[in-house]
Amino acid sequence: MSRKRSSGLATAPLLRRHAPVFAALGDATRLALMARLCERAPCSISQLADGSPITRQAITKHLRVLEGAGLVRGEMAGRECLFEIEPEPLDRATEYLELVSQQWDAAFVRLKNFVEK
Amino acid sequence: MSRKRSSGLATAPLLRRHAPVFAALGDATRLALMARLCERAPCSISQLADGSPITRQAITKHLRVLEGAGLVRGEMAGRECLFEIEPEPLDRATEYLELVSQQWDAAFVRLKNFVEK
DNA sequence: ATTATCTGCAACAAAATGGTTGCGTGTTCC
DNA sequence: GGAACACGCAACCATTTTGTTGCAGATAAT
Repeated sequence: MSRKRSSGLATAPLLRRHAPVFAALGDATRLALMARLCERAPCSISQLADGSPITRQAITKHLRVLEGAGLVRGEMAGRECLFEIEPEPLDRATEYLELVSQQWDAAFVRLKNFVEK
Repeated sequence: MSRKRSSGLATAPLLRRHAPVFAALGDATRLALMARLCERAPCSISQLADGSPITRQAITKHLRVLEGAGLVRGEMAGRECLFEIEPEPLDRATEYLELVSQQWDAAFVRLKNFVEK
């Protein structure tokens, strides 16, 4: 049968796909931007920078990081740049986390059975 | 009624809880560690460092980061330190991502209705 | 036309990150 | 007891990240 023992969650392609997404989400400022963007649809950079303690340029950089991870998409509209959430990579990331969690649950059950044997 | 407009995904406590978890997952090496740990239950540091191109000390640092985010728990057993996945923060992170995604879907529908009105 | 906004670019500083090497200590095995 | 193994600690280095300031260009408003 030659069944694969591993479920292959640690393959290089998967890691390279998902790690940058998590890295982009792994900053309070950027996570806040995502949260704000998912509540009120397209927002300009200045709008997003408005209530913030940090500079507009810093916000811009964070937005570029999110955009680099594909989590967000910005489009020029006149003199302002409107940003929206891109839901797909978010869903992929969620799937991956669920997979890890399920995998661990299964391993845990196997371990428990082994110990209690 | 004074209904809250915002769903409150961007509150400081939520951000401070989840950002470190995503940050911990936001590195290919650490994500690989998580994947390996969810496949084969408790692993020592040396075991985890074995097939790796980087040093045992580097692996140790990464494990400490994961531990700091609560994603993993290490326990000394004799001369080796055995690590296990801690599933709870993983589930919390998944929930948060799902919430953001749902929130965005809802906002998107509202936006579409508004435009097509 | 002028002024006020919104953005981009570049240079820079400070701090965090990812990794190394070297050494010391406790534990297991023979 | 001695060798081999697994780990922790500390110093150190290179790179990336996070944030700043200053300035210039395009667009909108009056």
